[in-house]
Amino acid sequence: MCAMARPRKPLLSTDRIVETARALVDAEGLAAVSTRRLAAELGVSGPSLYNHFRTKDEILEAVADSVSGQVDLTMFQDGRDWRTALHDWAVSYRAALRDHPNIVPVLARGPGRRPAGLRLADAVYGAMVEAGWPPAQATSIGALMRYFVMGSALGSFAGGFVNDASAYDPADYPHLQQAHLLAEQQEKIDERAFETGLTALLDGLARQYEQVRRGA
Amino acid sequence: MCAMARPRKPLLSTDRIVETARALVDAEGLAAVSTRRLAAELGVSGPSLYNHFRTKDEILEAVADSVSGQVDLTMFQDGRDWRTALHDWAVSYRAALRDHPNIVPVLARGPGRRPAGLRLADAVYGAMVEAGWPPAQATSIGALMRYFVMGSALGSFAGGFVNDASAYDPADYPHLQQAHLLAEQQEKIDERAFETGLTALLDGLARQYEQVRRGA
DNA sequence: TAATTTAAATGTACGGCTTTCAAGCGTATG
DNA sequence: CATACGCTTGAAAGCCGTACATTTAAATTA
Repeated sequence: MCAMARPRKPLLSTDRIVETARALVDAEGLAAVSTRRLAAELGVSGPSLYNHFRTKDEILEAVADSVSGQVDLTMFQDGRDWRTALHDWAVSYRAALRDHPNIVPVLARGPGRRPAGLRLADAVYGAMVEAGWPPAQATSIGALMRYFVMGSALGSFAGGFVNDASAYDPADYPHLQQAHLLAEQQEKIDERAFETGLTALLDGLARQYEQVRRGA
Repeated sequence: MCAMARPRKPLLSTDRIVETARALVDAEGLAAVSTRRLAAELGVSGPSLYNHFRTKDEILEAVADSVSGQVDLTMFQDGRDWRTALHDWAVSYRAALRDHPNIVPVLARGPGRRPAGLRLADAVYGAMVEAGWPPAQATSIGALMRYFVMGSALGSFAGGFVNDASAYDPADYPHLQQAHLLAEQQEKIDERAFETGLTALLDGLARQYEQVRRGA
C-alpha cells in the first residue's frame, strides 16, 4: 500500500544533506546527529540518506570538509612573506574551527581523503617551498601547524576545565588553587595561549629559516 | 531461577575494570569497547559494570586518566632549567600517548576532572612560575604545550593521510603529487614535525622569556 | 514510441548499543 | 538471629546504523 515512490523533484541532495547536518551539529552537537534525526530534519525517512551517502560517517566527513573549505587561503597568493602568511592562515583556520566547534573531533582525525582538507595542506606546502624552505621542512611545517591549530581547537572549544570548584581539591594541586576560575575566563586564556604559542612557533621557525638560508 | 548471588570476593573492582578496558582499547580500539564486550572480557555480564561506574564514559575517562598518570613529571623537580624540563616533559607526554594511541581522542577532550590530567597541568604551571615566568604566561605555556602535544598525537597516530594513490588527483593538489607516499613514511614525518615544532616552540618561548626578564 | 534501466524514497527488520530495574542471594552489621 | 547492604543477574526499554526488497518516477536506450 502506497509506498512512497520517486518524487518528481528529488527531496534530497548531497548538498542539502550536508548543510542540514552541519546546522544540526552546530546547534546540538555531534551526538545529536543520528540518521533518523537528520532525516527527520530533512523531512524524510531514515534510510533515504543511504541513496546519497554510503555511511553516516561519510556525511560527517563531508560536513568536516565543508568547514575546511571555509578557511581562507588567499594569504598564500599575494606575495606576503611566509611568516605573515602562516600567521594569518593559522588565525583563519582557528576561526573556522571556532565557528563550528562541534565538528572539530571529526576534523582532527586528519585530512584523510577530504578534498578541502587536502587543499589546505597543499597550499601551505606549496607556499613554504616557494618561500625557500626545503621540501622536507615544508612538510614538517604543514604538519606541525595543523597539530597546533587542531590541538588548540580541541583543547579549547571542546573539553577544557570543569567549572566546578568542588572538582579541585587545593591540597592535590597546590598551584592550581584558582583552577575553578579557569572555566570562566577560559575563552580569554585559550585565545592568549594560542597567540603566545603561535608567536613562539613562528619566532622559532624564523630562526630555523635563517640557519637554513645561511647554510644554503 | 538461580540468579547469581553475591560472590565471596567481588569479581569486579574499579582497578580491574580500568586495566581490562585499557588493554581492550589498546588492542582493538575505542570502538571495540562496548559494555557487553568489556564485561565479557572480565568474565561477567553486562550491567555489572554499573555497580562500579555510573556510565561507560566514566570508564573511558578513567582509562584516559591512567594514561595521563604514566607521564613522567620528575623533570620538574631536579633543578633542570625550564626549557630542558619542558622539552623532556613534552617528549615524555607524547611517548605516553604513543603507547596508547587509541585513547587519545578521549584524552583530547581536555583535563576535565581527571586527577592525573590535573596533576600534569599543575606540575607544568608550578615549574614555570618557579622558573620566573609571570603567572599569566605560565598558564598559557601549560595550555599551549598541551595543545601541541595533543594535536600532534591526534594528527599522527589517528587519521593522517590515506595510503591510496587514487585518492589524490595531482591536478587538484599541484604540490602534493607524492602525498600518497606520505602514509608510508608517516611515522618519520610525524616524528620530525613534532621535533621541529617543539624546538621552534621552545626557541620562541626562550625569546619571550628574555624579554620578560629584561623588562623585570 | 516502447522497453528497459536507473534513481529516490519507503517500510520493515536485524542486530547492536547503553542503561534501568526488580529480583536473588551472600555477606556484614546490629 | 534479623536486618540491611553489596554484588551480580536476566529481562527489557529505547536508542542506534544500515541491509533489503519494494514502489514508483525519471532517464536512457532501442
